[in-house]
Parts: sequence; C-alpha cells; structure tokens
Amino acid sequence: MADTGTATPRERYRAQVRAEIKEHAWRQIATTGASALSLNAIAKQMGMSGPALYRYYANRDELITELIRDAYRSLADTLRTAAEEAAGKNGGTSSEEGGGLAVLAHAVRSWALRDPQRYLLIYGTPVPGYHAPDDITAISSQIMTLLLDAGSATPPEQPEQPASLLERHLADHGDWAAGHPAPPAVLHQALSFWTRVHGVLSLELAGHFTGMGFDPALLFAAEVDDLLAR
Amino acid sequence: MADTGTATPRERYRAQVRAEIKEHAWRQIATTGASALSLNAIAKQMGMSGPALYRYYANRDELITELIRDAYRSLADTLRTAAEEAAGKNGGTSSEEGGGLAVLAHAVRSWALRDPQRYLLIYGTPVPGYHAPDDITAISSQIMTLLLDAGSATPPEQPEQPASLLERHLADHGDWAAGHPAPPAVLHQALSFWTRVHGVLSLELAGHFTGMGFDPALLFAAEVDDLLAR
DNA sequence: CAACGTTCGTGATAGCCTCTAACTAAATTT
DNA sequence: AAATTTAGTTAGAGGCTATCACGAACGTTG
Repeated sequence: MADTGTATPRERYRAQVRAEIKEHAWRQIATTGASALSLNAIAKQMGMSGPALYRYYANRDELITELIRDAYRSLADTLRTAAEEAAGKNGGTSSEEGGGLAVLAHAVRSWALRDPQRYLLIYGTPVPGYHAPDDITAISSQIMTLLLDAGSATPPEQPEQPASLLERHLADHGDWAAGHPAPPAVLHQALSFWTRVHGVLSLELAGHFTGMGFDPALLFAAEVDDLLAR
Repeated sequence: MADTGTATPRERYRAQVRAEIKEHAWRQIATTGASALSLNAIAKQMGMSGPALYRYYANRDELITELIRDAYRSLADTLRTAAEEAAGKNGGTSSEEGGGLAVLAHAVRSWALRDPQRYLLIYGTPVPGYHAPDDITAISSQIMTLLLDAGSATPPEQPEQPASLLERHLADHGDWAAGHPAPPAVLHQALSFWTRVHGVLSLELAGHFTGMGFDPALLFAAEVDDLLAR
C-alpha cells in the first residue's frame, strides 16, 4: 500500500509511520466507531505525545478521509477480483442466471460483515459538513462501472418488458454511468442492486434485525434473487 | 407532547424547560447532525450555564434517547394516520393495487425528507455502545405491525407462488411479528418494504445520489412498485 | 406568617478532546 | 563542518462531558 521500496529513507520512514497510524485508527474504529476516533489516543498507543501526530496528518478529517479512501479501494478491489473470478469460471456463457451480479452481491456482503465499521464508514450516516474529494468519487464510480459490466453481461431476464417510468427517465439522465454504453434497463438494475444490497446490509449492520430471530442472509439472498429474476 | 395541563407548577415548569431543551437540540441536530450535539451549546443558547442542563437530563445519552423516542413516535403516528386515511378513502376495497403499502411508502419518504437528520437518528449509523431501551423497540414493533396490516389488507398479487426459501424460513422464525397472524408471504413483503424503502432513502439522504443527475423519487417509486407487483 | 426541605442555577474543577506555537534534537543536505 | 530541513517535545488555548459544593428561589407545612 505505501510505496516503501523507493525514495529516500526519510520518506520511507514517514510512509511507515503513516501506515502505522492508520492501523491503530482501524483498530479503534472497529470497536468504537468512526465518530469516536481520537488522534490523541492513537498517539499515546504509539508511545508518542499527542501533537506529534499532526506531522503526519494535518487534522482528524484528513486521517478519516484517508481511511475512507482505503475502504473504497478495498471494496473496489474485492468486487473487481470477484467479477474476474466469476467471468473466468463460466467463460462467458452464464450457466447460472445473472451470475455476475449475484457473485458481486455476495462479495459485498462478506466484505461488509468482515468489518462492519469499514462499510459504515463509506455508506453510513455522513458528517453534515464533510465533502469527499474528487478521487474518492472516482473510485466509487469504478464500483458503479463494475455493476454495469456485470449487468450488461447478463441482461435482465424478462424480454420485451415495456420501459418503466424510471427507465425512460434514465435514458435522458444516465450521464452518471461514466460513458458506459448500458441500456436504461441495465442502469435501473444497477441502481436497484445498490439500494437493495445497502438496504438489507445497513439495517443488519446497524443491529435492527437483532432479536427478530430470522436469518438476514436469507432476506439478503431473496432481495438479490428478486432483482435478477425480474 | 409535554403534559402541561396537570400536576404542580414546578412539574409544569420542569416539563416546559425539558421541551425547550429538546427544541434547541432538534435545531442543532438538523444542521450539525446528532454526533455533534452539544449540551453546553444548548445551555448557552438558553441563557444558562452548562451544568444547569444536567438538572433536566442526566447526560447526553439520555437526551439523545429522548429524541430518538420522539422521532419513532412521530414516524409511527405519521404512518398510522396515513394508513387510516388510505383505508377510509377506498373504504376497504382497494381500487389501486397494494394501495396501503404504497401510501405508507410515500408517507415514510416525505417524513424523512422533511427532516433528514431525524430519519438518520433512527435508522442511521448507531453508536457501537448504545442500546435502545425497551419502550423504543416497542414503538418500532408498532411500525412493523402497521406494515403487516397494510400488507394483509392487500396480499401479494401473484397467486399460488411457491413459498421461497426465505418464506419457509419465516414460517418458523416469524415470532418477531408480535403475534400478528400474517402468512409468511406477508412477513416477507413487510421486510422487503422496510429494506427497500430504507435502501433508497438512506443513500439519498446521505447524498450518494447527488451529482448523478437522476430523480431519486422515481427510483424510490420503482422499487416500491416492483415490490407490490411481485 | 415563619421555618423547613426541596429544587434550581451558579462557579470551580477534573479529565477528555483538537489543534497551534515555540523550542530542542536529530538527521539530511550542502 | 555548517546550514537546513524534519521529528519530536512541552505549554497552552478553547472546546466538550460531567461532578461537586454552594447560595438562592420556591413550595409546603406547622
């Protein structure tokens, strides 16, 4: 992650300390959540006094932004490799219905369950003032492209369905697809994929299903199945 | 909201100050979000010194819990009246398909858009340590009951659909429905309603659609329509 | 009415936090 | 070897939650 192979020893040291700070930050976030992240506590854990940390990150926001960036990158990488594996396995002919998107859905879920706070850092409640820098929105559009690719490989089942109100709207307002040549039905499918996956996942991670006694995995699968069988 | 009609004048004064504190809290939350809510700042806005506030709320958590309670109550009331109006209008015979749930979906969305932070206070990223008291989970199960009632009034369209894996699971693990006599298909529909509405809404409120150029209302409507036309 | 107990608000204080400033020590460059 | 850049320190301003001890207002009761 940090390019420790090149450049001056000073830069290598700096990169290593920055990485170590992030490690402590992730550990702290995993237990207390991002809102309670404390630069002071991280510094003490690393054996140095509070203000020293500001040599490496200008302020708390900059550290959190870096964490968000890494989280997005990790999710994008996870989905990319999942999509490649799925494409390699059945070599172009999809033996299972909409296999690409189903695999991606499962990949998102296991990635989120592995570290819930990392998922919530990206898709959870935002801090009202905060606005993500451009390179982060670029990564998030890479994720969207992966969804559109997977959706294009196996277009929606039901043929000749009349275009819905939303799809007619998307025909004119689909510029967000970064020039992806997907038809409105695929755009619609990608958006639904996103919102449904997030809908089940975020409620599950927030603990709204605990005590209800059913298995969230089955609800998740049902939502994805319904999307693919449309 | 505060019962100012009865009891001693001291209790009335106390209830009024508590209400005023909550008003300032809501105003603050609306702009800065719940995580940045400051008892100190509220006290200063009310012209009294910081510690005075602790006469009325034992700590920050207690105030936030009260706000969450009020938010849940407000949402439950909104949905209840929406359901009653919908039931009264077409007098039992549903002229429109699944009218009850569609009306409820619209009611949730407009309620959330009216005060996004109030929605996120309930369904947003939770504080890892926090656990809601029992009376709050009771209100949230009232909301679930409303969904189940609406879903029972107009059962899913497609007749004779074989029970899915999830629905067979819900037949055994549906005790969360508070003794509601709804069949598994209706339980499934209510859960999907919840997750889909939340999926679109939370991403919209978090600003993840801004800059994409399409109208979230149409995506929301499409998701709900798809649920009802299943 | 007067005495009493309860309740409200105050300032002081402890202990967190973010972040700035001034200064020392070490490492790198010239 | 000297000059410069960088890393770390302590001190401190200003914010926060929360507790404590005290005086002042209030309602109740003899």
